[in-house]
Amino acid sequence: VMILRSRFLDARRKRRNFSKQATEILNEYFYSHLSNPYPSEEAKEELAKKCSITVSQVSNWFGNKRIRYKKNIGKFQEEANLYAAKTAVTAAHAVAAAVQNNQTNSP
Amino acid sequence: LSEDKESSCRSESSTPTARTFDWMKVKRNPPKTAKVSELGTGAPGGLRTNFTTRQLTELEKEFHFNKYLSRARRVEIAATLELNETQVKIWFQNRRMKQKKREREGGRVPPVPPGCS
DNA sequence: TATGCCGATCAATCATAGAC
DNA sequence: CGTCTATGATTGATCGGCAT
Repeated sequence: VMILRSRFLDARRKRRNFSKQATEILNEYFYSHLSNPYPSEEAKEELAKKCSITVSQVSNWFGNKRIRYKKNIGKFQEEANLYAAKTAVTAAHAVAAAVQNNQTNSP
Repeated sequence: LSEDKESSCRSESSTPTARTFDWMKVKRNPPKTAKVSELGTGAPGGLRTNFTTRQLTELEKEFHFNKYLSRARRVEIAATLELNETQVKIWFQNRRMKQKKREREGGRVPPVPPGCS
């Protein structure tokens, strides 16, 4: 028995889930870049700031997300569609705002 | 600033998402550690070796002395801890990255958790 | 051409938070 | 409260690129 697996009781591994908002931001980026979910260092820093977490945590999140996503794509289908729709709505709003702004400024 | 280039996918039935991109197909070659020479007992190479506390303690001690290893020292340590030179080399490699990571985001908000307010 | 290192990532696993 | 799942972190090892 290797009950001696005592990992020194990693005091730091007192994990705390990220806020729902942070997860929202991360998932939005992930699914809107599903063809290549590898944020650059700059993108990671930006995400870290928006999510109020560290760059390493952003890296961990994407690392885990990528591995778990490809491990069982079907399990994330619903989530993928959810964020795809959200992104579409956001884009639509942006276009609508742009159009309105254009009409307002070009009489 | 142009990315997204469908690298390879076929099935496109219901939604615009759910396509299989190359990054999802990436497969790493299994670890080549533990030569297939000492078989006999069936040494299944391709397993993530679990370092013992003794090995980790020794490696850590050596790291504090030298961040980088000389060939000679590496051979010595590998023999003492019963590890490959490659494993020792990689351990130091990873250890240096870990060190750098800690220095980079070390001073974070430590004084706050207690009690609070 | 071979070897070491870096930076990023993978992949398996640990330990806990949360769902039921 | 105990069991099962979701998830953040850790880490031995791989991959591509660069240097010697």
